[in-house]
Amino acid sequence: MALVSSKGVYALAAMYVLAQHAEKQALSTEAIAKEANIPKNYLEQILIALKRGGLVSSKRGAHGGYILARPAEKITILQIIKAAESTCCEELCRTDIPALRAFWHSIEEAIEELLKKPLSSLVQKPIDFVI
Amino acid sequence: MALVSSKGVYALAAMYVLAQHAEKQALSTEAIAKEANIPKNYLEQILIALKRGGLVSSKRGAHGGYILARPAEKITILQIIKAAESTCCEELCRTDIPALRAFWHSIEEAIEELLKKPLSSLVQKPIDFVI
DNA sequence: ATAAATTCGACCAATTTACTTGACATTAGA
DNA sequence: TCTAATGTCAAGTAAATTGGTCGAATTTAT
Repeated sequence: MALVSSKGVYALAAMYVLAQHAEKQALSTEAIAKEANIPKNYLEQILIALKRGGLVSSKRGAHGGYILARPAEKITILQIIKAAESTCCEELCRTDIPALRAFWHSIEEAIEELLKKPLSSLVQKPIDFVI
Repeated sequence: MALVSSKGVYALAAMYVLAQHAEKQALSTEAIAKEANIPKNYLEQILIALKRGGLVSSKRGAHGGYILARPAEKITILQIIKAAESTCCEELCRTDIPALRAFWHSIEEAIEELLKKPLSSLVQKPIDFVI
């Protein structure tokens, strides 16, 4: 009864780290791996998937790494999970009973709705003004 | 990115069939399997899990079978899935980033809330009075 | 040039999933 | 009492998925 595998969880963690970093400078796989506590070689695969999904862009070579492809406000958690998970959004309903197909479909939709929050909503905003 | 495995889906289908039958007479594994289109020997295991969860009761021997342990109104879909799935309600959050732990936890709770509907809400009520 | 870094593809072990098989226990009815 | 119908239980298994590792190629800053 898992909603996401480690890939999705790791992907969100990586994107979270990138969003917090939020500098012009790219962050290396190693730096992300260290900060999010993810096996580096595994994270590599996940970042490539996120790149294919258009969520991050990369810079190769020395001082290369990854940055968000667009502001965290314009990236949803659902997009991240969909990009990372291999078997994405498979059909829950392996039944031919109409009432159950309808039920599972409604559950799927409700969950997707839950995950449509922007990445930025997770990131702790720095407090700009302290009175 | 699956929420439930076939076990959960099959379990709900089986319970749905039992709820529709809703007679005093027990329904055999074979009859349920045929109606819900589930491999009989596999369904057997699922029914035992549901029995262990206290959701159905069984009668052995000739003309034996299964019946709901209590009215469909008093059985939730969440209970059915929890009883059927082996790795039930595992933790989503394999991360040590507090913001993400909180997020995954909130998702878990929201999904459980979605699944707390009674089994009876799926069953097509017979129309008692047709004018 | 060379060192740092991504990219890509192949490979692998452990686990889970979705079943099947077979032996046994129980019960109704002839 | 016999037998057919049925639930119970424990193994076994093939395929898919998960969660990685490894190594070589490629790109780029310095």
